[in-house]
Amino acid sequence: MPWPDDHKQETRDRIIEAAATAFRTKGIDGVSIADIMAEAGLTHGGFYAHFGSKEELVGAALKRAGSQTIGILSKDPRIDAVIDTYLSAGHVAHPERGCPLAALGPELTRAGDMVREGLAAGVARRIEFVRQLLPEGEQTEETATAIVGAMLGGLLLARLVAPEKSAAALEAARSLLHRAL
Amino acid sequence: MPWPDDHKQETRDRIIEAAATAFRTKGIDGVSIADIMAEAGLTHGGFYAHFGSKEELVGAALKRAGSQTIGILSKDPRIDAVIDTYLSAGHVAHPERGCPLAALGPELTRAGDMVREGLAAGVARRIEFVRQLLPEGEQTEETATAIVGAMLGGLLLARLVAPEKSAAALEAARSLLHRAL
DNA sequence: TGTACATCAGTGAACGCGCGTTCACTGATGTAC
DNA sequence: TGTACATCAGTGAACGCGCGTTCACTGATGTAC
Repeated sequence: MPWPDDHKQETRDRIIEAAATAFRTKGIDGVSIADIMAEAGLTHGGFYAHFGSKEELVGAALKRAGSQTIGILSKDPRIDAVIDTYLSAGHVAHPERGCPLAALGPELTRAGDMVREGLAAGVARRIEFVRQLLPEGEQTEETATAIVGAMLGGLLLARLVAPEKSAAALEAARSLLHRAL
Repeated sequence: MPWPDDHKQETRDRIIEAAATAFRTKGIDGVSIADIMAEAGLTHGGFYAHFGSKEELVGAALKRAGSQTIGILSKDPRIDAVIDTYLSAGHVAHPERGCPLAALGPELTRAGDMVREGLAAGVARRIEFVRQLLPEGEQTEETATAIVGAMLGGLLLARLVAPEKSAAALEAARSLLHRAL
């Protein structure tokens, strides 16, 4: 072959990485394919050699962002630590490397079927991740779902309130969740 | 005056109403000014006699949607009823007449300063609304904030999971919140 | 009562712009001899 | 070892389109006489 076997794969990977960051920062409609390609060190024309459409890239970037998030939360995989990491000031300040549900949630709801399916799968993975961290005998999907929802809402709310109230909003959510366990 | 005193005010009102519905359905970037004006029975050119920019309309529509939501929740103003109404299948199915934070949250986070300020005020109003419904002696802003956040995340998550899991996600969030009170 | 008028809410063509997508081409690469 | 070649990842101009915004104009209205 004229190029190293993994060359194209690596380029594709760089595009997905750039997209995962850019989408979470500016929203899906806030970023053009030219923006993403430039961030990956390429020109826009080459995009369609890697993806069939912008939506296909959204799907890939969403999956990547979801895995990254679980990866970060896995560094200290005790449920209380996961809650505190998710509901931290750093996460509020850096949506670009944080939870894609909090950064893009409602937009994803309006996306095409391909994105929606990947999204549902990603959410299920997240709930399962949390479920396994619960105390033995309490590892129900219901409890895990409630916790994931409250974490998501707590983070989003901390980004929506006036900046000086953000820390208090995080603390309120953390407190509710720690008490619920 | 050549026109009835309240004519322009009523037109402006119709535009805001159309915008509040359309934005929550399709997202801010998903709706054009022409779309909104048509929905209000007008042509797009007249828009700038009512608003200085699309962002100004976003601010007005957001305020309207927030008030509508509190209005709906006020019909049965007991905290348990508010939680159940907010976390209902009807609310999941109808973002266009539901909570603007759940329909537009992250997008609003990226909006201009005018929108962000109105947003923070709207969120504060919502937290205060919930606070007043709490049992006497427990009416803290912290508790109210935690509840608003968990409601928001529960609703959003119910829209993000696979459709057949939506009802269970709502129930999980309701259960967590009722237990927390 | 009827008519001419001033007002201004709303119209619709036009503007520049950036988007997603397409496509003919370029040039860096590993391979064949 | 060196060179001609086939491959194909990436380039950049071009496409049609819809957007937010502007503006000269239209015509429905209440008022003055």
